[in-house]
Amino acid sequence: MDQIARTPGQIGAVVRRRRKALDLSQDALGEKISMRQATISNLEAGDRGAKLGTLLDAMSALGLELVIRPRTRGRSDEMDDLA
Amino acid sequence: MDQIARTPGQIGAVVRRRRKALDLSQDALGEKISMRQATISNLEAGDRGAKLGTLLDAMSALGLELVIRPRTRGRSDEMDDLA
DNA sequence: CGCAAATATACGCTTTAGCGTATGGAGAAA
DNA sequence: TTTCTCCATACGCTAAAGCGTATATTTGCG
Repeated sequence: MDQIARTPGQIGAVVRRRRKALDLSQDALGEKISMRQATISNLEAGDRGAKLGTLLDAMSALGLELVIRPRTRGRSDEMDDLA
Repeated sequence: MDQIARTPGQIGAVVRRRRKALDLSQDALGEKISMRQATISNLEAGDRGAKLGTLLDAMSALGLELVIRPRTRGRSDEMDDLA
């Protein structure tokens, strides 16, 4: 389901879960996006320094998409500032 | 609303829109997260090489959160592999 | 138009991701 | 135990983000 991720660690965890669900090894995923197994490992480990491109490539290969939304959810009377 | 972002450019655009909605300058946002105005500029420009940490810090300061979900939406006959 | 604020860009520097390559360790199956 | 797959980690290297600082350039307002 939808996974909220506020930290690199959470992002890495989502990527890893998805990869496993697709039954792919880090090596196999790496090959899909022309990156080293070590790079995938690093991304899944939640490195703050990982590059945006790395994440997006991995997500794309895993059939994931990224959604950005205001942090306030559920209550509707506080979404006041997004023009 | 929820913004799907599949490219660094789209991510940067969302960040920029939100920042403007909050009436912040790149400089002001940069100060909040201890980063240079130029770094914010780069992030908003959609640099694939921007770091995950940079994005997350900016999003946090802007009251944004990131959601990761399977790419397939709407159609139900292809959500086969997410255990 | 003229000016000020905001944003893009530049230079030299430091730090580090990702590269190729290689290995060590954990876990599973024979 | 041996073997095999998978993942974490290591070393030297290259490319580039982000830094401080500074300056173009663009944008908006009077």
